[in-house]
Amino acid sequence: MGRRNTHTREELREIALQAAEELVQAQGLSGLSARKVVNRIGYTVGSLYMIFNNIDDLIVQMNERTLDRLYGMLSAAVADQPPPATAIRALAQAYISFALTETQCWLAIYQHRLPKGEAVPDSFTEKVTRMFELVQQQLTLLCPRRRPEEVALAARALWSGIHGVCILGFDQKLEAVGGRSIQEVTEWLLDNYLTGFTQ
Amino acid sequence: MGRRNTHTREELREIALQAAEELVQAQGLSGLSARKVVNRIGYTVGSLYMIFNNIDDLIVQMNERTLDRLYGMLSAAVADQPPPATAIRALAQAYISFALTETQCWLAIYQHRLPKGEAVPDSFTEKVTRMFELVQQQLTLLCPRRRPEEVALAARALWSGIHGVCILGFDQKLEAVGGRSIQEVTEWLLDNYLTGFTQ
DNA sequence: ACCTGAACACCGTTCAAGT
DNA sequence: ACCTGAACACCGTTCAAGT
Repeated sequence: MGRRNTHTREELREIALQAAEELVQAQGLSGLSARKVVNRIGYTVGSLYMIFNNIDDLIVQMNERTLDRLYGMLSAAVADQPPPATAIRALAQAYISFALTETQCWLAIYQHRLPKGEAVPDSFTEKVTRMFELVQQQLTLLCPRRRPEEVALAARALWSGIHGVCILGFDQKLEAVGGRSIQEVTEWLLDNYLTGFTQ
Repeated sequence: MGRRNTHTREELREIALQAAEELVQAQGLSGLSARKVVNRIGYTVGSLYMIFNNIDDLIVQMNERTLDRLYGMLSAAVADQPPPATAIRALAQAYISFALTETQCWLAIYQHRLPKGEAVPDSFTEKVTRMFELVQQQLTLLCPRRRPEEVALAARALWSGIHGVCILGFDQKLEAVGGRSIQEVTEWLLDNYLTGFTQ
């Protein structure tokens, strides 16, 4: 056995991450395993450790790809430079829309937890920051005279709020009594928050 | 072997759930396993299935106990019937305070996902609803003339927002750049949202 | 009736051995 | 250098066998 060389390291990484995404989208993060991934791409389990340090490393890299796709959606939503109040709503709706279409991959970002003491790589943090700045930019345009720290705080509160609506909206355990859609709840949160903020 | 009868069924359930909570608080939900639980209480793994249908059942029952403690904290925070605007802030701070002191048990409520197709028992849903109504009550007092559906929507948006701040605040992966505390971000969200809502 | 412990099908990870 | 597959220490779950 050994030595097939049908794929380069980079190709192997690519097809492994693709297989992982398919598994997660079909069965959720808990349906992912090293053995299932290699089974899907025609390798044996040992070969996965040529490419990834461990299964957490694979998941983090998969999540970074999800963040890339999410960032693409968000930046496309404000590419035509609408007025900031419109842009903020467009960002929120794009976030929801991504969560609705790529639910399991989106959930995996928040479900996955590194072992205690381990931190996510810098590349991951940068992708989060980049996404966050998209919101901050629009809030700065909306209120150009506010202090940057205030805008940063406002962006964090707002984005956390939208995320909270999404995450609870998808959690059937916590599905509130009234059957309002995630979009409606988000619109409501945004309207009241922005009214308060811009006042 | 067999037949020790040192504990009643109910006692066994109690010490198993206690052991589970200790394990989760020490090592997080992923540090929980059936074998670790029984090891801690001096039984063997098979005996766990006399009491619980499976490990998910055990986790759901553990989470219900966490919801009970959380409800206790929240209702205590508004027991002296402060004015509604104060009460809402007190509820938010009590939620944060619970998340800060019982972080791992609180997180377990949201981390745990039943296998596809399975639903949480009614007793669980009731505990969530009961907690939710605490917020709704205060919003009703704050705006007695609004329609009930509007208040329900407002409560859901608000509570989702507060939860979002908490959950992202604890996720070091997404820890925003500016080092604001969860309390500060929540206060900010609340202030702006309530300003918009009561206007 | 209660409880054990072996058995089964999984898991992540390592590593000697093969090409 | 690349890849395998057995090995190890874990998992959840079942169930015949013991008291």
